[in-house]
Amino acid sequence: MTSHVKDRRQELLQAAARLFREKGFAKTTVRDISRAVGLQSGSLFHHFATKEDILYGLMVDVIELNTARLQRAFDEADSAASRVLALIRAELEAIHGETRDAMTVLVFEWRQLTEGRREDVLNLRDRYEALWLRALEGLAAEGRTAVESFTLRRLLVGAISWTVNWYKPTGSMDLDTLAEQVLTLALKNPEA
Amino acid sequence: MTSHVKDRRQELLQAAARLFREKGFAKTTVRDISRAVGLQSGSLFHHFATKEDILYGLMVDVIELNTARLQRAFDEADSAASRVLALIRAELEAIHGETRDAMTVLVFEWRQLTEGRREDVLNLRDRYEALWLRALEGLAAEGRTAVESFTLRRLLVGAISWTVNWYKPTGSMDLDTLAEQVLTLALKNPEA
Amino acid sequence: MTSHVKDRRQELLQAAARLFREKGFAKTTVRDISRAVGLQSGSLFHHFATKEDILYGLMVDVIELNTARLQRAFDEADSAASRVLALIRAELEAIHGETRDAMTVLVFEWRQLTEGRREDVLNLRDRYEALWLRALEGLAAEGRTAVESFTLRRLLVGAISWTVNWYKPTGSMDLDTLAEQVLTLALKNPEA
Amino acid sequence: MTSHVKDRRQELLQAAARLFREKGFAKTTVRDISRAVGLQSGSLFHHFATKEDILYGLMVDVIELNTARLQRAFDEADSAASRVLALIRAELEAIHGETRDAMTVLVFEWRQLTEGRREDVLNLRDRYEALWLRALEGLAAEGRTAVESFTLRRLLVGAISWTVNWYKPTGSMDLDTLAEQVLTLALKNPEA
DNA sequence: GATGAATGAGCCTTCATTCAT
DNA sequence: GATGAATGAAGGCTCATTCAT
Repeated sequence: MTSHVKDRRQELLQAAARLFREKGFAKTTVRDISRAVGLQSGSLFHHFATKEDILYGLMVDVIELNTARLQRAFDEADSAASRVLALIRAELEAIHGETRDAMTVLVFEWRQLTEGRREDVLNLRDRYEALWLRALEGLAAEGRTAVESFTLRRLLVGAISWTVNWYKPTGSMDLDTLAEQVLTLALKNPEA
Repeated sequence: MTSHVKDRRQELLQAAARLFREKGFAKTTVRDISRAVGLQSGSLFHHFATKEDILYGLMVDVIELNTARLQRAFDEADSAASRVLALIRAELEAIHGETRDAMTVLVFEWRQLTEGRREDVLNLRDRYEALWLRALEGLAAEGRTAVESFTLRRLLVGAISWTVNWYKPTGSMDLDTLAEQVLTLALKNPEA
Repeated sequence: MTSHVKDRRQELLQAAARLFREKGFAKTTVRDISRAVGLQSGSLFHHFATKEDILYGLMVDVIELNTARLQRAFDEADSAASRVLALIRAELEAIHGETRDAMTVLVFEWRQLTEGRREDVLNLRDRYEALWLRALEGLAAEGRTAVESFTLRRLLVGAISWTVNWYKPTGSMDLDTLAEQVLTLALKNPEA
Repeated sequence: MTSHVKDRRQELLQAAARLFREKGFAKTTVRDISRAVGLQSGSLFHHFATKEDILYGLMVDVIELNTARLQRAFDEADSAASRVLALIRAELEAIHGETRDAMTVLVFEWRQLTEGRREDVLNLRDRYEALWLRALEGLAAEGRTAVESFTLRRLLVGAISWTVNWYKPTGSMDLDTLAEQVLTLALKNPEA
């Protein structure tokens, strides 16, 4: 694949992500996406066979990108608590940083995928979630969590994902502070 | 308004809520909804002027119903902690009990509303959220929360709403236990 | 089904048959058909779910109509030769009379049907062909055919169907004369 | 024109003939044809300016090829009856032998040509049909046909062309036998 | 209130054809 | 001659909404 082809693909995926986040998958037309990158409607066909393929493509890309990011955060930490904090921070960054559009879409438009695709995405998230579970169990082993790890992760992913609905990185609270607040929720006795 | 008219309206709203949750607002057709209550497609428009009105109608109803429920939970509690627990429990019940369909729709299809309607819904939630804030501040006054109340509420609403994606009331954890786990997140020192 | 609904269906089927014959199934658009009966493009949907359904519908109708006609011709004849002549005549009438459009379409656009539909049509033709075979075997029993009945029928159906490509009922040869010529082909010794 | 250029042209024509027969002209895409000979879609247009040109090209080729074949059959025969038999045999071979794909397409997709092209094809067939007419009139001169030659030819071409729909050369009847059966139809008194 | 045929705008997708490389 | 991305006009179909009955 030559690089300008990859570029066009990335360009489309990014434009689509933004539109899907702003208007929703259903209300975004193929023409909207084409126009956003300066193509005619039919030309999308060379890059993605269907509109759903675009949705799927951006979900896969963002999961893979952020799994790698999470893995890095996991590897670089030197204590159980700092590891969990790093994961929280990484996830918040995914949601509010460069991959924000795609992450939002992943959360809100996941149901638009057809059955099979839905499972594929779920499977891709497994490695991602496995990292989280290991990190939380490290904290649990130190007796610092008050909730069982699996449940804790589910509650945390909710709290973190939901920030998309209210948190503005440009506001008074920076991302590091927010990450610490979330960590506080996870810890049994935060001040200890 | 005679009562059988109200019934028909309720019937439509419930059928729509179920369909919107299962298939999403965009993929649910007016015909789907009509068929679900034994009407022909055109007849639905004697009850709701537009498809969006149905979405809006069920959101308003479910917010009002649950605000009343929340108010009751608030009033009946006799301590700050038991009050927060009661609110958590009430919100979880809204999400997993009889109003489950409408609540899920409220969370996931909120963006489908047009601008003005979106604000209306937001305003309706104000009273609801005010109750929450008072309850959390009661707990904060006792020095038992580790996170500032507004942020805490936002994180909790995320954690609670997200349960729609993973929690099954028929599974091994009952709703009371789940509510306690959520409370644990909110408390600074759960064992105290 | 009220009668004006049936009428609209018939109207559509006839308009479609004419267009399919003139332009071919593939080159006829749903909009062409709608316009021909004074409808907007989307309104076809109330009568036929897909364009193929129209094709299938008219084929089924024309087969059933002509099977009944063939049966009548079969029943009314009083000798083996006159029976075969009557069938030839009936088939020519189907091709050049009122059902001409649909018959032509049946012959030339049969391949446009999807697999399953193709079989359905074939099955419908069975009863029709069974009549033919019985009639030809009546003639064979009298020793008046020179070719085995099954093969004879296949050759005759070709000769008859092909008339669509050259015979004009308004020309110098009338349908009865043409029918006799075809019978001549089938007979071993025409003058006997 | 160098010979490998001619080869590429032939290759395309044959691939197209097969596809047109199998799927129909309308449902065969330019990409299908290109792919079948290992070209990319755009490259096909170095060989044929339009998709219709391909259809026209293969029709012209097959007519010319078979006219030559018919001429040979005509020339080699030594009696009126054997001449007609030879023509039948030659036409059946065209339909069931190597030129089968193109012949089938000639019969079934003739209407897909634009007006002018349709006439051109008709004109090409004139020489072909003239041979047939002379042969049949030879037989008529001997008093052995029961139907006037022009009509007879039209009926025979139908019977023969239609074999494409039912006759399998690999079945129990070989091509010679089939040819004889067809001749039987044409003769007034076959046993004579 | 109910019906359901009709509307008509719009959607996703297809595909013959062009053209810069 | 070959490539393949791009074009752009259609095409089949969907569906919220209207309205005469």
